[in-house]
Amino acid sequence: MDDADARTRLLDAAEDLFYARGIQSVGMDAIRDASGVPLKRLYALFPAKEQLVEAYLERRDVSWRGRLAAYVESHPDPQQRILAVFDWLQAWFSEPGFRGCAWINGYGELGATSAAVAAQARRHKEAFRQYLSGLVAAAGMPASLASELHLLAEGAMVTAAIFGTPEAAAQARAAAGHLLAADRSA
Amino acid sequence: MDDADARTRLLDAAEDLFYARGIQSVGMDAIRDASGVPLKRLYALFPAKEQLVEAYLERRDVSWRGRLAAYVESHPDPQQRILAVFDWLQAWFSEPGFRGCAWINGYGELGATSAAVAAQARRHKEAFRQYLSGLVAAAGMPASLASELHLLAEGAMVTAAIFGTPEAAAQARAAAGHLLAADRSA
DNA sequence: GACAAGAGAGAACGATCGTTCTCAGCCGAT
DNA sequence: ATCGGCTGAGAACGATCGTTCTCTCTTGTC
Repeated sequence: MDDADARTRLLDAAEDLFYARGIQSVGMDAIRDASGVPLKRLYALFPAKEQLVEAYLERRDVSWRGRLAAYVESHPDPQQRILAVFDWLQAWFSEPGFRGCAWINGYGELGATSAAVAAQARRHKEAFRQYLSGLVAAAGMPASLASELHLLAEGAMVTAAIFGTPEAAAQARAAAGHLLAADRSA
Repeated sequence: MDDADARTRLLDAAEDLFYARGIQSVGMDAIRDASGVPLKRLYALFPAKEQLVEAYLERRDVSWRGRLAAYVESHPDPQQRILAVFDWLQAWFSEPGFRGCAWINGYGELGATSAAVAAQARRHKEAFRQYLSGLVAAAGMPASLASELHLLAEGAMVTAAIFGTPEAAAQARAAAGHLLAADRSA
């Protein structure tokens, strides 16, 4: 097992555990047990827990946005792409183990005490909003629509997490459809 | 200082500290220092931290929804009342020390490990949604609008918290206006 | 085969925190 | 005035956790 392997196994374990239980309630021993990487090696690769947390959020940001984009881009029509965002959310909310947005949860848990976590949440949400802006622009809709769609998506994530059901995605999709229609006729 | 006084001072301190720093990063010693109530008395009134947390969320639920309702009900027109919800959010987001929704943050921090906190979040959000349903019904709008407005409001809370600016409230208000217009013409 | 170097397993350390205990002082009752 | 019980201040306890250390075993080299 070389360093790259160990890194991957650590990040896999960190993602599973931090996402499922929250960051503060997962100890480094649990990361070691789940990854099979000894503490000494863990601390050689990530000199402190905060750096493991940052790496976890960074890697998840790339994969989360990548999976979203892959799904959305399988739809050719620009307006359908916008609605596809909410279809993808519904599929995500329906996955076993779904427990909300890692950045929203992380912000709630550590936003006040860890500037790094707060900054990661801001970056991730800004990137998501930018992505929506691109979809909106490609569909020839006014820029203000992007922020409104973004709020619907964030609201759906929070609501699906707290209620434990995916139905918020369909409601957000319906609302998005109304906003699209309203802006098209404007 | 009788028990009722001590209770109030403890809950005041708990609310200030838990909201500002998160629940897990506030120790019982900090509650004692901020409230002036000795640990012995604290534990006589709240036998464990979790019960103080529950009481904090419960009291805040009453006051949060009360303040919202008081503002909304100062508007006579049923449709204006719906939009007033978002005006109130904007004012709330602009308060110094605003750090998002206590239940969303609490869910992110403890939703996975404390069933009590998860249940409080569900109850609070359900009550908020019910309140919006009442406003929507009073305005003669279709029931599905309430869920959509709810998602906008939740999204605004999260976004305002993470970005640290209140502008999400105005965006949500604009989106709500579009949804009202769309449903009125339907 | 001997040995240096590194790695793994897990103990140990130091800090924090929820909770309980000690002890000195105070207050009301007799 | 005395005594019993309650209260407050803070020490103490026990558990947890991030981080480091120890010790043993392996492994590659001469």
